[in-house]
Amino acid sequence: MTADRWTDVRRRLRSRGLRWTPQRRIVLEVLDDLDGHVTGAELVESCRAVDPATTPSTVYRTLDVLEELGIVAHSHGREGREEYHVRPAANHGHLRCTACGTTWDLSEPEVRGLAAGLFGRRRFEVALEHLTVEGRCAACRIVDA
Amino acid sequence: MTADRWTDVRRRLRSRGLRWTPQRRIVLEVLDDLDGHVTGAELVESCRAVDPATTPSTVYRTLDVLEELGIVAHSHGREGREEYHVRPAANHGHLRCTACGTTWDLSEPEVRGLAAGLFGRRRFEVALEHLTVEGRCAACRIVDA
DNA sequence: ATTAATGCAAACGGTTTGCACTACT
DNA sequence: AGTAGTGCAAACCGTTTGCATTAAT
Repeated sequence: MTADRWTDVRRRLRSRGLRWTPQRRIVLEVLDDLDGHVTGAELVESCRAVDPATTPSTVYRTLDVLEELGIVAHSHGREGREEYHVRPAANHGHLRCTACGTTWDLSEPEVRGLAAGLFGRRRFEVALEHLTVEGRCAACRIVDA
Repeated sequence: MTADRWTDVRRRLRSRGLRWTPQRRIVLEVLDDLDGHVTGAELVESCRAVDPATTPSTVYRTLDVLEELGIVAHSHGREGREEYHVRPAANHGHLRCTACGTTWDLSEPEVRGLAAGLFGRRRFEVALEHLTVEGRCAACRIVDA
């Protein structure tokens, strides 16, 4: 059990000659807390709550490097904007209700049929981490009659 | 067989007290020619080829009204940008190769399994017209070894 | 004649960039 | 000491808005 959740990240940065800075730590911690589905602008906002001096450029640049290292990933969010999240052990897609905006994770088994079909018929390899399925959730279907 | 492909659109606009203008006609014709998957900015560009006087505001406002009438629809495109297309008779999703950018239509039967599963398990109703599945196509999978 | 639609120019919001300065290593 | 990273301010791009003018009905 390590004292710091991010020691591994720090090591990966260093091994590439990159650096572990307070700003990067804040971005990563905030992003992790938010538990995914956050746009760049929202992340800037949330980071300011922790450190009011947070700058957009730093946040976006941090997202870039962390994404390059595979620590952060993005998926397609509402209004066609990118949404970032700390990359989980297993890839997953997203299910979003267009009415209430709630999102759920979509696990590999749930998409296996679709992926298998597309691969079989078209030799197309689905990128689960970029899959966002939109529609209306159970609750909203009831509300809207 | 009508002389003009858009007489019906014209009628639908008029019935709501809206108007059929040369600009709207250009937007619709160009959008139809481009056969879907066009961002707003690209559409402005293409319209300028037909009429150099084309203005962004007019194009975007036209997309809004035509979408409200159900004549135009948008889906999630590359870089998380919205892509517009003239709405076809049958709803369809999209399949995009992230490597070469090519997109294919995804018909209802191809997604039926996924939709049925999500509805059965989660009572979630998939909006096919907003579904974009990303991944790598057969050709790009071969190229990348 | 009425009023919807246009064109312009300006504003907007999110993101990116150049550059001098700071600070991790 | 060396160089990656920061912060600022300005640029950028796609999109939206207010307003006076034009034109479809």
